[in-house]
Amino acid sequence: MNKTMGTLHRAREFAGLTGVTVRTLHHYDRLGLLKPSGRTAAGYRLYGERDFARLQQIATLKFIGLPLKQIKGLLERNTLDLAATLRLQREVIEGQRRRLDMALRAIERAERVVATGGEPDWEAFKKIIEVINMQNDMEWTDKYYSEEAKEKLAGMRDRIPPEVIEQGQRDWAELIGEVEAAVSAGVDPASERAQSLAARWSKLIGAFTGGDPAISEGLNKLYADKANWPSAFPKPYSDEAGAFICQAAAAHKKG
Amino acid sequence: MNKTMGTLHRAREFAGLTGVTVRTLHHYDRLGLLKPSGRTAAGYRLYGERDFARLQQIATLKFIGLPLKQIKGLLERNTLDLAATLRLQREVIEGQRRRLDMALRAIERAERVVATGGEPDWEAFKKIIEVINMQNDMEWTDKYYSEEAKEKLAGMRDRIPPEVIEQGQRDWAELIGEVEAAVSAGVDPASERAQSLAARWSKLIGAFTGGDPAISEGLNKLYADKANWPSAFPKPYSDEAGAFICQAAAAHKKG
DNA sequence: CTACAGCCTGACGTAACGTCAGACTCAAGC
DNA sequence: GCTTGAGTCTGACGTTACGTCAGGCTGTAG
Repeated sequence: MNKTMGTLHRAREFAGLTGVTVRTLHHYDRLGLLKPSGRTAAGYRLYGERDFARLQQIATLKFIGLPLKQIKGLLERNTLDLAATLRLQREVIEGQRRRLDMALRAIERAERVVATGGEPDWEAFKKIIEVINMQNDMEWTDKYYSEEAKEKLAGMRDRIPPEVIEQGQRDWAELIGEVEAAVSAGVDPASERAQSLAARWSKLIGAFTGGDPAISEGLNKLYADKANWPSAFPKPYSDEAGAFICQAAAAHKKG
Repeated sequence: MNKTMGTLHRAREFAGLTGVTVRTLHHYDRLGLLKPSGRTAAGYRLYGERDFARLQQIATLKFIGLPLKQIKGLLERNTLDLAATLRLQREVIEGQRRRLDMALRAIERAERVVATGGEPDWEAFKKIIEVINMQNDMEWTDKYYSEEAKEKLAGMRDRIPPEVIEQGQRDWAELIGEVEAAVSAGVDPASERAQSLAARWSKLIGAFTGGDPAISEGLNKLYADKANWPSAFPKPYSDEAGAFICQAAAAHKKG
């Protein structure tokens, strides 16, 4: 009658296979976040492969800093398939890795300064702490997007869960920050550094339109309206940054 | 009278400079973990550069998963200078990055399997979750090192704080795991992969002897006694793995 | 002189489990 | 057939690292 085929595992066993604790499984069960596929007559939890896939998704979403409560709602409304989960995981981990690379560069800068006996570079140190803390900010969107703008995204809301969108916004914030820095540093749009930024830019767009023309259209509509946004409303990136990326992309095509 | 020179900052300001919250500063103050260099007559906290350096160290040690309580004791007994802090930070972050790289490889493996419609690869998935959780294990040493072995390390205890040693043990565990895997996979000791492992091996040794001959001697003493360890006592790595690294190092010298 | 932003000290709240306690299950051994 | 030990269950309270008020000073800009 039931579709739960394949081997079923008891709590301890499943925990060992997935690298979490039994208590965590209990916890997720009570929260309704991960209910085991079955139970024995005696009430022992039995976990199957479907539970395994779900645990993967939970781990990923937890990694990007979402609280379990939100993860629950998210997975209720929107079950990702395995391929999408893996894509999301790669996205997230690559972002994390870039953050660590930035921290390493900041540390190296700081080390050079220390080695030459110079003054402490507060900016570099701050960057290190920021990366090291790496707490779930998530306030980026709340801060920068008013209700007004959120309404415009409503059309997309039905397709992509908002939490994932917000995570994307954080990725954007990070990338935009680097681009703005490159612009004010006078980096050549044809340079390798600029090319790398442009590549990430288009990749992020691709990740969030996901090949879906409807979403792509929604994005275009939103950004086409950029000129009409209230002036008090902070723009996500400067016109210079936008121009920079366009030039970099153009240079790429030429080269 | 006092040595606290340079600019002093009030809580909010200092928090902004370092990327933490005011509440965090209060918290650390109450714990005695980071007492501000001074106070105004009205009781306002004033933070200077010394506090900044200390906050750096706290952030680093927190990053490797130590609870604040242990960090406190650690910093009381053993204040690292800025250069050492930075070296430790780089060590730690590089380790983290390697872990992310492993996760990426695992994800790519999983993606290939999924793309070809194969069976889910439990091992790859487990690795992903492990890396993603990345919780403070720290039980590695407790599990693998009996009191007997710990006594032998007593001579080193006076020089390097035990928490840092334990973190090193975790790094070792990670590296050893990879070496053992390479051995059982029949990897050629002269291959690039083996060379990379050998390089990390010697680097880890360097990091923990730190150029200090006394520590180096302590290590030698401990491992020279490896043959005499009780047989029930699990060895940190197999003789095959040790031989593998020796061969790889030898191949490196020849090449 | 009065706002009002910023600081203080408790004190309670929270997230994601850890850690018992007390009772049940079950395959193995005597 | 009974015990034993490893594993499981459900509460329920503990813990870490803060978040979030509440109630009350401070200090400076208008």
